[in-house]
Amino acid sequence: MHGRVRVIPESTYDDPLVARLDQHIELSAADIALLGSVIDASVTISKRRDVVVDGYEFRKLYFIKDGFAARYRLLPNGKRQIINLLVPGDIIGVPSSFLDRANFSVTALTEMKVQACLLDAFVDLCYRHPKFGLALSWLAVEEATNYAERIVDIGRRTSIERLARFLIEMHSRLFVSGRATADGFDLPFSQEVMSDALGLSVPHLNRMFAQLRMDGLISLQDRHVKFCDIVVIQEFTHFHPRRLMRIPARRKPIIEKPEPKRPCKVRAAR
Amino acid sequence: MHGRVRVIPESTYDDPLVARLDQHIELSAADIALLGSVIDASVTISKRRDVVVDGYEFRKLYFIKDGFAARYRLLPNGKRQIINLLVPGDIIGVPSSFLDRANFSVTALTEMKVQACLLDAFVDLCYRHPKFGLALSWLAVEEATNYAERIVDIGRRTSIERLARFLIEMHSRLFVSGRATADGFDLPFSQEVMSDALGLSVPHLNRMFAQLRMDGLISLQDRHVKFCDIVVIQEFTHFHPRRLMRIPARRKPIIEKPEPKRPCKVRAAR
DNA sequence: CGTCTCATTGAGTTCTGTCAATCTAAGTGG
DNA sequence: CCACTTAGATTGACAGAACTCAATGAGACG
Repeated sequence: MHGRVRVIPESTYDDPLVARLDQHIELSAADIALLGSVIDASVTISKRRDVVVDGYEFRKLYFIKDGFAARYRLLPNGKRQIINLLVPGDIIGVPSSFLDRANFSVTALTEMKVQACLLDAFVDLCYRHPKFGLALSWLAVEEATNYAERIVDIGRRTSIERLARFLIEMHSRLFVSGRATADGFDLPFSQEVMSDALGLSVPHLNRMFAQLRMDGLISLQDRHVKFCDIVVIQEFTHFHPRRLMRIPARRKPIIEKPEPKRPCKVRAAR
Repeated sequence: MHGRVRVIPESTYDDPLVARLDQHIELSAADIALLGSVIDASVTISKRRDVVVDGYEFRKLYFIKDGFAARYRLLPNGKRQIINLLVPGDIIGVPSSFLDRANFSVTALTEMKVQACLLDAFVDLCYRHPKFGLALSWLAVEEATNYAERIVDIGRRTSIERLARFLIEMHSRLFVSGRATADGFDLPFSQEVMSDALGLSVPHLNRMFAQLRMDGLISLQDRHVKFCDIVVIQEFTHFHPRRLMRIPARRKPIIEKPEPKRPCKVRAAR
């Protein structure tokens, strides 16, 4: 593909699972070994393949090493809404794997490479090592937070703001894994995909792209997005990313089981 | 208020935290006692009070015993998007408490009664008893799932479908805590609140209400919603709730540390 | 050289928001 | 008890946003 930029910084872990959890909690060498033990296999998924299918059970976690995917719902009227787009470092299986039957599908937009583990194996690990249960909570909270942002975007922002924010956000996400430069990146998605993510029609999305160019905010050439002035567009979109707190370390485990504590005051109330 | 129905079934726990976790995992008497020990206090919040404020740190979990709230974001242009509406049994603090600074506000739409605990205390409990870490994960996943449904609603459903689905969903949520009858319920929300939740304007929401009545799907009188035929409206909205799986029980804890396992195949790949 | 996917553009229509006015019920203070 | 205020629901007229349908390009690929 023309213009593809791919700068993998040396600091990036080769292991997407470890890299992701490392953002939330301290991981010792022993922890990393434990994580390795629950990883089942390295799997390659071909383009256009549905990894998770709405209505069917899925009980795995896939940590994306390479490639792109979309979590989506297909409606009876044929329309599609993409919940979110998945890039390297993201996880397939949260929240799908936690439901009796998945309520969304996940489809590979490109060929993908993932690390796979069984949900049961991960849950088992959480029982043995509570820090991983907390890490899982943090991952799920992160997912919820991202979805909430999308609700605000689609519900109350103009279509051009939505698109501009989408581009800024995608740039920031791709930059983390070295798939973007300081002021631009190659869009891995077609306009159809983006319009389904933003709740717009393809022609309208296209017009909004044209307008962003007209307004001198971006340039676009063969799917390569370049921000003319990244500060200007950040202000235009009111882009203020919020970060999750890190998981508090375990307090000194006082012998093993003190449990004297004060009684629950709540029962008395009411 | 006219027509208010309030039937609390005997099976409902008085303790919203226990009731909520019980949906996801087996709780022994000892577990329930543990939960009691992390509850700090029973708190009353007055109407219109902002419990969580966008941009400020919040590090608590509030389990709603009574009353209604809205999680929302206010945009620079003055528009408001409600992420979700909170009813008794819901939790304030997921995801807000997990961020450096909250990225949404939560406001009390009515006077509320909540059980409060500090996030640190709950995290500490998770370290000591891993099942609660898993329970926390499940709560966060549930939150993410609900948000995802809202994305689909706002992104790709017509305004009348959105409203109809909102009513059906709210009925089902209120029914759980005995705040609805088999075919109707009292709406605890103004049309302004509902329009901000559904990403519509107040006049348009009002027109959609009128149309639902015209179409003979609901009747509405002093905020009391009655479904003329609940099956018909369920089909109209394609309402198919999906449930979370229950958290798998711990497997027999094999001595303590076997960890022989096979080595991680992933490292080899690539 | 077809075929396919994807991007782009135009014309017309529908949906939905904005603005403004009216109406009702519920308080509130005198 | 009444005039006044306020919150919320309702309605109408109008403008603008966004969709649908349809056609045209442009590049990739076999």
